Amino acid sequence: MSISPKMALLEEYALVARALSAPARLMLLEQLAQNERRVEALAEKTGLTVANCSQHLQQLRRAGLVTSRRDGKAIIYRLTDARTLTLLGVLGDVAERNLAQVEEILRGISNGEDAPEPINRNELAARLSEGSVTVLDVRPADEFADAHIPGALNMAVTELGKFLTDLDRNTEIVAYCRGPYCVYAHQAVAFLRKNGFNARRLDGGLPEWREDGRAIQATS
Amino acid sequence: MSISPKMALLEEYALVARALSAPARLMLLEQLAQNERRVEALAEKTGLTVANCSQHLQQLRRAGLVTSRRDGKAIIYRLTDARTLTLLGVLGDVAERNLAQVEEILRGISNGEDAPEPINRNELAARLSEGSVTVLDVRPADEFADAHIPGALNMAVTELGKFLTDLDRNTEIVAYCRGPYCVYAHQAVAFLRKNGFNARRLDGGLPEWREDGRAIQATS
DNA sequence: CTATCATTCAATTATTCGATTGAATGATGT
DNA sequence: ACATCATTCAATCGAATAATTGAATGATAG
Repeated sequence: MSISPKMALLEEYALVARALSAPARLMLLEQLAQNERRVEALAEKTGLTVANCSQHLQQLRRAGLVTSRRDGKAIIYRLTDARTLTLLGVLGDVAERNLAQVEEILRGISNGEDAPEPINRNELAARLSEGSVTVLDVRPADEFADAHIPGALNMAVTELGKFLTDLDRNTEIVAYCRGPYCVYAHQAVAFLRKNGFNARRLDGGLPEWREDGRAIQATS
Repeated sequence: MSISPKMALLEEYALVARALSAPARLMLLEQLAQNERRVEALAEKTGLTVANCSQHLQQLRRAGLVTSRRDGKAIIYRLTDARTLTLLGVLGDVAERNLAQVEEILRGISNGEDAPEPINRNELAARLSEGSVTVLDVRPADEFADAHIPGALNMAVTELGKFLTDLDRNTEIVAYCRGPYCVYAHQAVAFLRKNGFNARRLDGGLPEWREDGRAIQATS
């Protein structure tokens, strides 16, 4: 209690940053950006044990990044507000632009091919309304069911090969996934281009699209 | 090398966050937001030993947040780009709005009085051009000399009491300091208001003002 | 009121991080 | 070419953190 207010403040800011400093917690936040979820579901999605998952979630809560409520027997966690999403986005932005390692990893996913620039969300919205584009949601089916861009097709990236014949080669394809930390869209675009499709990524994933205030769709 | 690209990417993002997770490094970044500096100067400003300071700086560099160059015998560090500043701002934003602790600390600085809303930079620029406001830079003199808002008076917050008689009681005072992590402006406003002045904080400090593309001034 | 079950707590271990010290580096400027 | 000096490296210690296990909690549903 006798430390200066200046140091006390810095400790608080550092606490928020520390909450973001473990890959496991970034995974959790990525999941929560898709949709609110219960602890058990998060544990399953991320491959963590339930107890470990719970501890990470509490660190995120202490940092003010997520909040929780009870629903029946389950505790449902969700992102506190849009600021959490903004913070994740800016963090990713810094990492992507300033760390050579990140570029290298992404190039590895594309097998060394240069991927085209991603399309931004405004442009996609315009193209969607004129029907000149195929939108591909490459997340797992359950996340697609929770919420997706209206009119999108769902083909989990792991099973993309099976559905290639369903895709129109003459229409540009825009693939999206969970957001800036997710590699699914990168992988999908690389795979599609190798197979002769004209494919690009969307800049941002479903959370960012929703945060823009655009309509989303759920499978009832 | 055999880990998945997904985990590799998350590790990189976590690395950036971890760089922000120590109060000492946040202090360093706050200093570097004022101006580029050599290691020795940073050590002195932050109270760290030179060796310790150097190590923290290297962590920041690994995270891509700062870069360095040589100038004569000295190594000069600076923020990599404006994204670092953005990241710091958003981090502070999340902490300020979601952590009750932070509010409490800030209230402590204001002695429980409610501080008025800060003025935003656009508004200050307008008020400045019509001369209807006194702008007060409450940072130490050396930082003021490096760069300050044109027309600002410099009164380090620690010595504000000595200069009260120099201030016009009939003009609104706007105080600013290093930025969102700095408590000087909070302290100055609390002190001035207790002494009957009409004072407010500026939203953001000198780095944010400069980043807006506005003119700054240096003491030659 | 009680049994159930999702979640959290507590305790342990292995790992990582931060500060400190003193020595080493290496580009500069003479 | 050499001496200088700001910076970095290396090694150490103490503290903090992450994952794991099993037990405890506590609100709900019957």
